[in-house]
Amino acid sequence: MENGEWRIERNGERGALNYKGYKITEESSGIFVEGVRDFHPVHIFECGQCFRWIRDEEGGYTGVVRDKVARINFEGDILQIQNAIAGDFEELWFDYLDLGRDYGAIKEQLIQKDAIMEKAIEFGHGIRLLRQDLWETLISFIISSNNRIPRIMKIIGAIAGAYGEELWLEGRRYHTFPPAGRLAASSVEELDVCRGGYRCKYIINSAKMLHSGVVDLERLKGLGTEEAREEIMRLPGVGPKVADCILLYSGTRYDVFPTDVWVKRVMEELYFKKETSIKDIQRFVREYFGDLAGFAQQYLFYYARENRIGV
DNA sequence: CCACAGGACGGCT
DNA sequence: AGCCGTCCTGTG
Repeated sequence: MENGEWRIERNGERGALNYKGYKITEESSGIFVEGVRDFHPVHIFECGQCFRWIRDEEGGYTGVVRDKVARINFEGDILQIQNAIAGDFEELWFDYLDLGRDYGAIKEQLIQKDAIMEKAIEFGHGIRLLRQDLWETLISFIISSNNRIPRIMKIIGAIAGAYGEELWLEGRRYHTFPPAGRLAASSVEELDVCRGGYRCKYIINSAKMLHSGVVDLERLKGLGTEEAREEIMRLPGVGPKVADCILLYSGTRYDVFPTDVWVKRVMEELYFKKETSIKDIQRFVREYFGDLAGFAQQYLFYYARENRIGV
């Protein structure tokens, strides 16, 4: 089925549509997407790649993507996206949730590598790499440096609250993430209310460099991995680790292996059995996992963190 | 009061 | 190229 080719089958109140192999049913509360495999909200939203999805008591996740706020549930092979219409699925959610990729095939390849990967994949079988907005991912991971997840979420939420547009869902207020121009027009002093500390000046200066065109994020997609890394590392607050996170979690490059202190310890414990430099780890994974390095990193990291390996 | 956290930066050798 | 002190804030 080609992009945008919808087959509408109306049955009474419901409208069932097909989009790229998924069956979509639209209701007043939102949409249901049938035929979704390799998907587990906990694995996806709590594997460290995103900071704007909040879990509720019923196990649903509510978050803001671009100019939409939605709530996601999953059961069996049915994905429920509340506060979304069928058009949003084609425009936004299909791409954001990376539903065009066969994670079954990726897992099959990685499982063949070794018993470590097999175990990690069994544990995080429902992980998917979200294709997040490049600009928001950039700022998110500048904030992530020397920081823990709860605080990262708090700072990003504060930035959205101070600079973003209001969105409402079930009587609750949410905010979009502001565009680069909005932060470029601000100041370090103003941004300071978000409690980002010394990262605030990195954020403002990066926003200014992007807004003035000194660095062009659009250009990244046409570059090779090494060139793309070097390009975003020109931005203040972006070092090697943050650069790899930005490229991977925005869906720009998948042959990167973000190596923080956790991943380093995990690789040392599971693969090397001795202290190993980040450089040597990168050399190894590039050769060993190749184009699937980014996916392998995500399965390994989630497995290790949840099982407290490398502590 | 102090150590430390899912890094980057700048100054040093 | 590698090593190390410092950086803002929150938590223990």
